[in-house]
Amino acid sequence: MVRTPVLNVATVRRLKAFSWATDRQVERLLSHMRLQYVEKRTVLFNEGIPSDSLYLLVSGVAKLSLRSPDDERVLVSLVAPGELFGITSLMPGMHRAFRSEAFSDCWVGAVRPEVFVTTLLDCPFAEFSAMMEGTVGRWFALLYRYTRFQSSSLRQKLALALLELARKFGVQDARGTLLILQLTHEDLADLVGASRQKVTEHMKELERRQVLLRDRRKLIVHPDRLRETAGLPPDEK
Amino acid sequence: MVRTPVLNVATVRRLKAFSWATDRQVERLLSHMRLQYVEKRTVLFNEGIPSDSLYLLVSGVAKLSLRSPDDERVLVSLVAPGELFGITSLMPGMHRAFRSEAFSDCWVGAVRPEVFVTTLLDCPFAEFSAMMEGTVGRWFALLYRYTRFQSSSLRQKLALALLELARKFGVQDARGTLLILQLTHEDLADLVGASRQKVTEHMKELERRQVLLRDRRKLIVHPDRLRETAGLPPDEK
DNA sequence: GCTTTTTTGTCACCTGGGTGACACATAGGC
DNA sequence: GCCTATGTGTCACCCAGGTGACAAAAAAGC
Repeated sequence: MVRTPVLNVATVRRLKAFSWATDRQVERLLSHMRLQYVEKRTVLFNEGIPSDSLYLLVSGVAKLSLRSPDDERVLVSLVAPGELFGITSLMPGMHRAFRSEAFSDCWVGAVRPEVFVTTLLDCPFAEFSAMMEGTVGRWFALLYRYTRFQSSSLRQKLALALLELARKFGVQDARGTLLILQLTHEDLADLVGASRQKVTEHMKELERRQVLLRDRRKLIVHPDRLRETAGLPPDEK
Repeated sequence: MVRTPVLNVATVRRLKAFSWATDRQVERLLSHMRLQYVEKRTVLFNEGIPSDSLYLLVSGVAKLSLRSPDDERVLVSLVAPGELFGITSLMPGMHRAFRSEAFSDCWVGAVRPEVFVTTLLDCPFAEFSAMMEGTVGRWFALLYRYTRFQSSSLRQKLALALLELARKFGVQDARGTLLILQLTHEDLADLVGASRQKVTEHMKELERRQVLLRDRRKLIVHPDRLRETAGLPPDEK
């Protein structure tokens, strides 16, 4: 049988969590926290589901991972006791980006993000959350791209990068999405971490396959086909 | 001659920046914003310097990049008009993680992060900033690792990953830093995006070079030597 | 303790992508 | 419009790291 750990202010301080908060705030927060035991290899949440809880790892080790299109697993991070995870819940309407499972047997505390924010910061959750999206949202998008890069071929990385550029710099055009940017192959190479030559080869190939086309030095891409080349599920977002 | 753009509430709305803020808040923020013109290729800030401004890209394209140890350049992201960048300034005492330069001629608005937070969120900057560090700080650390991965050999990636693990799970030991974790080579492989076999080979090599050693299935690492293998400057952090 | 399963170590072989080199095309500068 | 610098296309060659296969060692079950 497993003994339930005591979760009080002293424990939280020892874990070095919420070091900036007052004892009173921590107490208040703890009163809203549901403590749960998670057995090794159990999945706490999966990628893609709505995220409505924020977690504090009390003991054990948790794991954040993702499955790439070709079913390779990417281990994004191992979470140590005292760390918060499931942070997507702090951004509005966000879904889980990674899967979380217990790497060893764990004790985990869960709170609703609204409670977390209003208790520790005393400002409306909606505002805080919009602020997060507008600021660190980009970090998050980058992290997402880089974790996907991990198990991708150069062609897939290129497609992924071009999709991101299309979202940021694309305008609708009769022939597809026009990127209002003067990009050299060398820029693209630096973006995906490859050599200029190979980028040239793959770009030619993508042109041949009609995934994109070039008008002088402007790119016109076809997002659907890019998604396909990148090995992403069709549409949405 | 370059015409200074008009930066008022309407412009901000068109840029789709701060969409969650009220007109009054935006106005107040703008009154504290210094608008500046940045010519193509000019560096706005460099990696490693203290970060005390938050930027709004008004027009043009900005670039976030980093130079890896072997002097390869990594293009982390291209910033579109309406985006905020220089976000490290929202975390306490943080230094710039990336270099920012103008990818094309740009107009950029700069604010002090304290003004930004207090104006748009009406909560003390110190609290907000501590909160950010405690929550999205991990995302940031991950992004940092992944951007470094971009131009690294497998050996360097392993060293980088082990350093991160040492920081999180390491306890001081007579022989070095003991990782209180049962990691298989396969876990490490998933973490750095490599094959199990090659990880085994490199781990053996690192043992031979006395960068780490093993006691049963526990790792004992030598952070200084890991930093060296990873191609990082000695010590600190 | 003995058996089964998981992990580690080490091959030989293959391949995606890096490198250097060079010709050709394009686009600014003036 | 000409000249120079910068970008593109395509080689041939090399190497880090992936793959599959299998034996040995260590852990976990019972």
